[in-house]
Amino acid sequence: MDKYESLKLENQLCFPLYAAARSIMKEYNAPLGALDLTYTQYIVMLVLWEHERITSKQLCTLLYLDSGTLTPVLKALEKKGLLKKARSKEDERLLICTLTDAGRALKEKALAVPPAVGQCVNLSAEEARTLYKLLYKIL
Amino acid sequence: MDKYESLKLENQLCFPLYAAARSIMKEYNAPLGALDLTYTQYIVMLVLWEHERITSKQLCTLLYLDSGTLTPVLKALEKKGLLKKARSKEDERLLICTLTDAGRALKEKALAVPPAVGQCVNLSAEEARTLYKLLYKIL
DNA sequence: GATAATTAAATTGAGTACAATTAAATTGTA
DNA sequence: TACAATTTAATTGTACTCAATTTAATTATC
Repeated sequence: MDKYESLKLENQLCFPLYAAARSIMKEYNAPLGALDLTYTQYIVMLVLWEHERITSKQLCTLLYLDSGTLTPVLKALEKKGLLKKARSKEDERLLICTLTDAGRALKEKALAVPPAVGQCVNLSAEEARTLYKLLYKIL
Repeated sequence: MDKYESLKLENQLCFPLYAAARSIMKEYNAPLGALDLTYTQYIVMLVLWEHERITSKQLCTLLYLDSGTLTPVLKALEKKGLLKKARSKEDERLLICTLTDAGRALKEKALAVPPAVGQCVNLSAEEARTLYKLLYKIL
């Protein structure tokens, strides 16, 4: 038995997680290019399409991102006219992001994204469900 | 049935993959800090500890990274004295990375990393194995 | 009510990550 | 042998990602 067995790349769990995440994210490039969005911008829009109005803090929590990452992403989305930023009247510390009409309109185009990506992942529906559950167990 | 069901964050497979990968990578910060390595530098060292000598091209293939990512990482590891870079005599295009004595010595310290991280992932051995298989099916 | 502690964003700095391009070396082919 | 095509690294430019710090607003405590 090799003393260093635990240091072999093939025995790492984090590595395939990291590699698979990047691999699938790359599959989003083509469909998201049609919407002029990056992957990170896309998941912010997913949340906005569900909530219309949400604080930066809540976005951070939902997306497991910190303000250092989110601040420039929100800035870019505002520049594209997809959302508007405003301070809360009740608590001036809070930044509230609101979906604009242009942002809402983009939702229609986005319907093409999941089908385009789904075909690239060669897992059965059953396997995808299992993977999904295990990942949320980690989170 | 909601027309936009496929755009809900909870119905994405890539998102938990992306979030879980980053979440586990963060758990490496503390143990890797003791080795003065980043996660990316660590996985390069994992390969070097297995191979001693390897080309940049092979590293790219094994780690699913491209030269734009790897070049600065190899430069940093060389600066730390953990590896040496040299051009192949047979084919001057190839960059060969060789483990140094200091790099080899670091392997002992690295034995502490997997146990430190393993405790943070709350999956059973069985679940981890299932996850592992599904991830490699994607890759 | 003044002040300490906490909270939310923004900023800074280091390190990826990757598409696209460039430069140099090698290989294939007429 | 010339020369086109391919291959490998490095470079460039854009965009994350996060730790640590800063700033401003709010809450808790005296």
